[in-house]
Amino acid sequence: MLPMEEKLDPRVKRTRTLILQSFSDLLAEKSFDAITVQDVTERAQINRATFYKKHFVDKYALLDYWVQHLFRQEIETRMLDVCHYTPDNLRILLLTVCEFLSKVRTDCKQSQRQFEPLIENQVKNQVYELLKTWLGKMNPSVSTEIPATVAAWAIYGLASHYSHAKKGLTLKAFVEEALPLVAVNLEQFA
Amino acid sequence: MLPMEEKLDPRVKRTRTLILQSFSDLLAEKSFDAITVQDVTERAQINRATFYKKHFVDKYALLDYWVQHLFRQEIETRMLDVCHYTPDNLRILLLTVCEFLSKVRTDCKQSQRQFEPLIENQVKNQVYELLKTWLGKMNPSVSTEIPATVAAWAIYGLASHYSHAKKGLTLKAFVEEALPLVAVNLEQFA
DNA sequence: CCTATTTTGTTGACTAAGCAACACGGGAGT
DNA sequence: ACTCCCGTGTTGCTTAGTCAACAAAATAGG
Repeated sequence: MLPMEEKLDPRVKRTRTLILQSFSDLLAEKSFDAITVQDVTERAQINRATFYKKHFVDKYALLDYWVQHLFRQEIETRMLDVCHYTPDNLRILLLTVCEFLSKVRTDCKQSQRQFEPLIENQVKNQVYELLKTWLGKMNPSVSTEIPATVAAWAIYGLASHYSHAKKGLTLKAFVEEALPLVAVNLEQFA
Repeated sequence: MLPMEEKLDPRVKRTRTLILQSFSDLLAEKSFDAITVQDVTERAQINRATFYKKHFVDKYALLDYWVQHLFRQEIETRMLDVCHYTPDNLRILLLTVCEFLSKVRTDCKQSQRQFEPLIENQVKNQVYELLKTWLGKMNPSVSTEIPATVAAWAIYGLASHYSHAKKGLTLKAFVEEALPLVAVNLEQFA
């Protein structure tokens, strides 16, 4: 899974960066539904044909990529060794998902039909993939799909719950309270 | 002459911008002599072959382009109508050359053999070309090369003098004092 | 001085990005 | 119903940028 895609053609890296930046800026101004591919490519100073031919099939693919990029960035700057399970990494993971949801909700113009569920899918997938690599290294003999699914849904659910009902409970306290319930699902494989 | 080159291929605009930015940064750290083309292209994330094939024959061409770009930018942001002579535009021109030299001297690591004369040539050329377009529109019937040469050298000389001996005289006062001497060379063509 | 290591330009084959043009479909009017 | 407009994907051709490799010049240093 991680780390971030490297040794990519420099041209590809450049235009992707431009597109991501343009898209981020637009999300701060308009709702996702109101953003067109033309908007994105115009602001990024990229030809629209290039957007389709070499990068994304449509604007939903761009949203996926955007979430993926942002989320991985957050994860990678916070974890020392992203690829192995530690109790601390699990804590960071839950914390990151909580803050990621909050950040998206504050940075982006809301009131959009499809936006939230698309985000949810992508984030949950990222968490799922990360947990699978962790579990695979803890105990290579057993199947990782089931416990990774359980934990991924639990983590996203917790983050969603926190970001909606964030009254009277600090994020830190919330994480400490919820963490053991998730950890027990994973540590039986250690 | 002016305005700045437009409707250029977007890719060309991008890589030139990257190269210029990289070069500016490096000039703040090293002397021009110590900067290699590799330095520039590496920092700009551009392939070295691209630098040569599509843009500059060597690093001296880059320096020329850099001066040209910076100088025109300064001029164009200060003058309302760059393409016509007015007494005020002439004042701005002299002022800009003075401040340009000061800026270059403070922003760039000095102690370089070739650097200063290369700058001088390029700036003087920019001034000369601008004056020629002014004169050509004031009186299309007479030759513009001689008076433009006189005024261009005078202006650069004044700026150089000021930036060396900037004791006890504000730039504004200096310009007001020197301006009429240059203006008389031009206004006889109005 | 001579050698070893950069840096310089240049080459040709390959790939990404630009551009103009197209057919298509979904509104918004009138 | 009917256009008219606008955003969507897609296409073929052109051009800019990448990459690895090269010979030649410049620099360093022992």
